[in-house]
Amino acid sequence: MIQTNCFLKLHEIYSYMLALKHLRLIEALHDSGSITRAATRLYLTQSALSHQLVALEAHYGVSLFERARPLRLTPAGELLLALSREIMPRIDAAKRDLARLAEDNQPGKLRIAVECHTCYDWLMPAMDAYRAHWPEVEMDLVGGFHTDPVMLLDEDKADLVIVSEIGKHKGVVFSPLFRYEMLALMATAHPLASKPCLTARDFANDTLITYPAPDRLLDLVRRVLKPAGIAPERRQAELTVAIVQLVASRKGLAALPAWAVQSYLERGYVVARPITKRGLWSGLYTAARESDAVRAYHKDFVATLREQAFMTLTGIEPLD
Amino acid sequence: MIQTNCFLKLHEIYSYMLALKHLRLIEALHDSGSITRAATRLYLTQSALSHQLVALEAHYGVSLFERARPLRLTPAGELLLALSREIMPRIDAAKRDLARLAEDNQPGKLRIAVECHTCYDWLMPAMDAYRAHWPEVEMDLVGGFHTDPVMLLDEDKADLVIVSEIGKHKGVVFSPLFRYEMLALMATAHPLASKPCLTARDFANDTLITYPAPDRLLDLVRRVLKPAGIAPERRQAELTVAIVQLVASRKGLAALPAWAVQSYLERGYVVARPITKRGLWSGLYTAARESDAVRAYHKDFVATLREQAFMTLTGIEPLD
DNA sequence: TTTGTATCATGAATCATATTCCCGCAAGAT
DNA sequence: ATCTTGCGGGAATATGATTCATGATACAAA
Repeated sequence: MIQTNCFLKLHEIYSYMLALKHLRLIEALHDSGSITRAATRLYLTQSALSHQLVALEAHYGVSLFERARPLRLTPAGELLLALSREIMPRIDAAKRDLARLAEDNQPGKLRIAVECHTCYDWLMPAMDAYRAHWPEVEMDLVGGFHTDPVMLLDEDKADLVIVSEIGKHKGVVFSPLFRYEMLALMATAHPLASKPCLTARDFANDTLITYPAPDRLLDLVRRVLKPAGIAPERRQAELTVAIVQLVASRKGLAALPAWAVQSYLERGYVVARPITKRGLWSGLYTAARESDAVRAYHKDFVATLREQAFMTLTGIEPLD
Repeated sequence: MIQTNCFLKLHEIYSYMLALKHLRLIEALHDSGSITRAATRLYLTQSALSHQLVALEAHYGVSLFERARPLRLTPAGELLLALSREIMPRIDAAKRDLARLAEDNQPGKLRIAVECHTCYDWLMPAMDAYRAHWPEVEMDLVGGFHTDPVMLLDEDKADLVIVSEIGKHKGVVFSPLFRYEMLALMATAHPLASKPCLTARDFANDTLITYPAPDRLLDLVRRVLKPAGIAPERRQAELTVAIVQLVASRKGLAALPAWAVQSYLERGYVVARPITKRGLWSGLYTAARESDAVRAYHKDFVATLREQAFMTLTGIEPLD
């Protein structure tokens, strides 16, 4: 027998059935177009978001989006999306202000070192976006190739370096950015273009064109050619566009990140093929001194980096 | 031995360490001037808010308010207060819109009945505040005295009644508004004014001036005089101001809510004394049909009622 | 000074809720 | 058909928020 409570529970009015996480959820859902993708973006599982959604929808008795592809928000969903777009920037700004107050306005410093020039492609828009939120943080780029860029942290010559591998350095913390596929580049009429994917052997009889970097940093060499005992003729070029030009001129093959050559492929300058059947995937990480990494301006930079990368680049995947 | 994690936890960026509850907390703290009072206002314990506060302060490494009376917010606290003032109205509005969408825009109806005329004092500002948020809800006042106003609900002549006692009616739910003290009113030079408080006996030799209501609704009669077997001479007046005028003119004594006579006391028209040593406290509740009470527009009205009462009236206490 | 009252802080226990894990189902894609 | 992928939902787990019980502190009154 159900005993109907004779009291109206007023504290429900203050219940947080509509919470900030719900707004982020709607926004991620709208931006990414699927619960699963929204989940990885929010560092949660698909199931978690599914539960959040049904709870929210049940509480207000409305459906928020149509379960069909392409995913479309209902009017109620649009309402929350608009709310989120309006409010979240204010919340985030307040968090930054709070962090600034807490650290007594002592400004941060970000001297950034990159292992490979290609990274500038997405680093620039990210730095621009970041500058808008943290104008007082002094940003600088540390130029040149470095044998071990993580050392730059110890030597206090850089505050954040972008690396392709995580190591175990004392006092240094890493953060995954994204993973991407290395594609083999060849001239449009190249005989290998008929193969769906290339193997180590395919590189044996052609010149390999690379950045001027030690083999340790060239994923193709380190993870594919060297294990197979294949050492093709080599040639170096500083800039991505130069490498692509050499490949198009039939001077040899190259292996570059998919996102770096996307535009050249679209214009048909060269063709690209996966390396090995499953593809050659690499990752990018940030590394920083732990003492810096805990600070808000720093975390926010890494987050911006990730966010901007996913917005700017195509064909990259979440990492870790 | 502590193993320092070599990864930067990025999902902390999306952590809800700054949540809506924190904004409500700051606002309640600022408005009420003490953690304890803020707690009752938010239907939580003092301890809960204290924990929330230290967690928030620890997370950002700032203090939010000075632990001294009068309570004063620090710059960080002011920051959050400003954020709250800006954002919470938008959140609340969105909740209402969501509720409207869910109920397919079928507008609500609020025919309100009150047991005692005095209630209009705080009912009016509350209704005004509510109208701004729910313009489509048709509000009406059900006039006249009623022997059992809860019956008006069954008879579908009212949708919400304000009563001084909760009963057990099928399909009717109650919600506590606030409790208040009934004060004995007397002329400034009245001999009883020398006593710190009045007892039942003190009413025996004077005329008692009341509203034209059945004894059942007059707390002084029902809970003090009748149990003591004291039945003074009686006289009635419709309006609070008229009762006060009669008392000032030495026509007798009266018992009225503290908040109803506050302004007259300040101007020295009459004097007031507690009734019995611990004072005579009464409560006010809303009653409504359960089917109505679950709907958002209705809950919101009750919440507004409470809120406005605490903002408008002095000397009232949370109830239940 | 003492006593009482009110407020806040704090640790432990409890309770509530959010998230994950795991599986089934349905809808394309192969 | 047979995979693959994404979603929903139950049960278990992890995380967290709230309360309870208590002690410390400040202030007012005795």
